[in-house]
Amino acid sequence: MNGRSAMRLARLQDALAGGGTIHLSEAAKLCGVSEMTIRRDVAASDGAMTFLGGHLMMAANPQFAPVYDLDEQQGSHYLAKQRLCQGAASFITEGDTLFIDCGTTLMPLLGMLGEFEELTVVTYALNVANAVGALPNVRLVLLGGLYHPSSQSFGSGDMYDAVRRLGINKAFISAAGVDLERGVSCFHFHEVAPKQAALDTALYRILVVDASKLGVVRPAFFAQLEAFDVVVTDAKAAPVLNARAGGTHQPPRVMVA
Amino acid sequence: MNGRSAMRLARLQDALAGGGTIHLSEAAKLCGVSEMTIRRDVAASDGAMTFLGGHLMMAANPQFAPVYDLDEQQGSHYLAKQRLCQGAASFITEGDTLFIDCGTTLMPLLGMLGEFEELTVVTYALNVANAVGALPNVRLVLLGGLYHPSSQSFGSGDMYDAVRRLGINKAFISAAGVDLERGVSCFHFHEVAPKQAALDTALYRILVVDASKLGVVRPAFFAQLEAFDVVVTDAKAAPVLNARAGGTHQPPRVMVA
DNA sequence: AAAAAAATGTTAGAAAAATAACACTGAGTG
DNA sequence: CACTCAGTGTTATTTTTCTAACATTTTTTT
Repeated sequence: MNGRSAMRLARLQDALAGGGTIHLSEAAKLCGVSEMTIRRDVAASDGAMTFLGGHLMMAANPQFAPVYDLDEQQGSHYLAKQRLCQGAASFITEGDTLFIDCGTTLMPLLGMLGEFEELTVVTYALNVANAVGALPNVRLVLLGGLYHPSSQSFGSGDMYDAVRRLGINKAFISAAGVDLERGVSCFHFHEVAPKQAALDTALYRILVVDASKLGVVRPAFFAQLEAFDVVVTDAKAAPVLNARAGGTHQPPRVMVA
Repeated sequence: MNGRSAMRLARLQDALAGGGTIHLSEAAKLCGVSEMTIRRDVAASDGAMTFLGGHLMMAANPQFAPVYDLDEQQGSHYLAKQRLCQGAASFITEGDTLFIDCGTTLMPLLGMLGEFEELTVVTYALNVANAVGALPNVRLVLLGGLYHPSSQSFGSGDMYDAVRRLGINKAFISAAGVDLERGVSCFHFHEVAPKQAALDTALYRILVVDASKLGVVRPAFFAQLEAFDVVVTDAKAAPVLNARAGGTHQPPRVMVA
């Protein structure tokens, strides 16, 4: 790679830094060279940019990452998630202020928000914010802080208070583990504060988990099962969750989606 | 469009709700139909999704929007911005904590951050956060709040205090208007608090503007020109800015990129 | 300035995607 | 039962993208 090639790559990379794509033909015009030269530049570079059907884009951008890979057989999981979210969505009513947790479980829910006139979504996850930010009918409140790439979410010391200051109708919480005795847990400790704040603030608390999380314990506990009003889950997990009874608190209603 | 077709479309749309793409072949497998049927579904739909080189994606996602259109001759503007940012980048040193303003002016700067070992970026703009979040060597602090789609940024009441709590080395500020007498201004009032906080907090304050902003006044003033240590600008604007002298405060140094 | 090397342009062919055409299926109907 | 027709699958054709080969131009070296 020579100097001019590097210059062109830098120019293109900067053009794409803010997101977006650029067609090969326009990249060529922009740099004043032939399309072939652009192809060669990109091919000889460090792989920061790639072509997708004649359009140049940042390779690292998670927006372009395939959402669904059959080889990893998330396929069966996906259908379940979509059905879970349909069940969860049935709790939403016009004008609600929703807290939406991080992770991938609740992603299908966001696609269902477009059918309402006006909603407000509170979240601390970047992927949720990007999806919601594109919806014209949904107001978005993002709780900021230090970014944690592992969960695509933000954490900060005053996250708890920040959530408490908001008027949240319904909290949609996901979890990495649900144990009847030990409680509900997730992977990352910075997720605990926002989840607990949402549970303490929201009028209605909805846990969305599939059967694969049942009996699993993860590093960070954030609540007992009784802290939720409803658990939206699948047919496989429902009987186990319903067996829970006779505690000091009212057990959550189990909804099979 | 029939019922089953609508079901498939909804399933795909939900799969893409959280951002990302899905290849035609995998979309076909996911829905259990042939690729041709998926094509027909999408073609007959409302245009919410499109194909780009065999990959299905949300059409509305700005991440997929062409960044650069020769017909609108942003080309000349773009080169200027890139050179401005190169000048601005020369102030960055290893380990810095940078405040990066919203807007498009500073976007090319983000592509130049990859060359450092370790940096921290503070921002209140979603597009900046997405670009920085993809950089493994840069820690990201996003200042949250209510999302303003017009500037792709967040605003909140305690934005000023939130910025003041951070140790910011260098603040890179953009502006929509610079007037020698009236001061520096932007379009949106919610941008004032974070900009002022960054100016009050940072050790070194860098204004990045091109000549087109000179003599322009926008609704929201946020600082006098003297609040900056350096103005990075182009050759056309430099002489006008240098004419400014003899005020009560030290005028900023003018750097021509 | 001539030769060599590198960079870029042009063209041709292979691969993939987009489109069109036609064939199959299965539910409903006279 | 034969017929229709919407829905879908299959195959063929066109278009576009990708890759390779070779020609031309520019830069560097001797």
